[in-house]
Amino acid sequence: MTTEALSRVFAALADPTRRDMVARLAEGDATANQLAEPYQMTLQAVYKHLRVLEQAGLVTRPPGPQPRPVRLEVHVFDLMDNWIERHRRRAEQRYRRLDALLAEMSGDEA
Amino acid sequence: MTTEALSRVFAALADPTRRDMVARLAEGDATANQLAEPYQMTLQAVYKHLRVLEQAGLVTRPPGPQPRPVRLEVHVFDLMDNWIERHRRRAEQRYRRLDALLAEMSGDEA
DNA sequence: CGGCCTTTCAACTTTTCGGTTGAAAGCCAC
DNA sequence: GTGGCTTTCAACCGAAAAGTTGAAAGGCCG
Repeated sequence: MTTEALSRVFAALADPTRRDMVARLAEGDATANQLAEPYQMTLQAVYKHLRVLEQAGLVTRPPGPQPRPVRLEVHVFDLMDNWIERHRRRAEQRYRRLDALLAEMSGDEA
Repeated sequence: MTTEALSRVFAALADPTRRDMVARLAEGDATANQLAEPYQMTLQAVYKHLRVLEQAGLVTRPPGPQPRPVRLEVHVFDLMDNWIERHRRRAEQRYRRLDALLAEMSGDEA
């Protein structure tokens, strides 16, 4: 279900800590420890956040040697983009139609 | 704080009912009753959702005669767009740099 | 193998969220 | 001004979220 995926992505980004993690991962991969460093919260809490981001598809953790890197998966942004742009466009179209209608009416008046 | 505003917008859109409301409002204004019609939930619950959308700035309810219309405020989408695009761009830049580096290295090899 | 670092599991607490019920205002029209 | 819509307020409930502690695996290197 796309709608559940969308809910998970939006919910994941609704948390400022997770948003900060994503922002930092946009600059480059990082280990869980590096990610945790700026926050004063347990390492376990950071892993929990990572699991949320992972299940939202925003992040992967490629297998390999022990301190596994966390990698941002940008293509998930497209999901949000699509949703946002679709409705933005629809609403703006409505505005344009309304403007046109108003213009026509004032033209008739003149 | 912009970060709180962002949290509120993302959190508001993390709920499928609220997302559906926004989608329908993109087609045109509606009253609370009209909005509530498709869902089997109390009218009060709908008003609660509207309050969340309102506090996220996604929706306004212009004053006037009693069945007050709910109006979508598209410009709030820009907030999300900015955030998303900024980090998407940064990550994609990284990818490009990485590609260039790899190309350079394989060029050195040849 | 042993030990250390990384990662996960589990249980518990506190808040927040989505929803309900019930009641109270507000406002509009007749 | 009373009656019927719309809107809000308040208290409550169950479930989920964010964080903690404590413990257990997993994996890597000397």
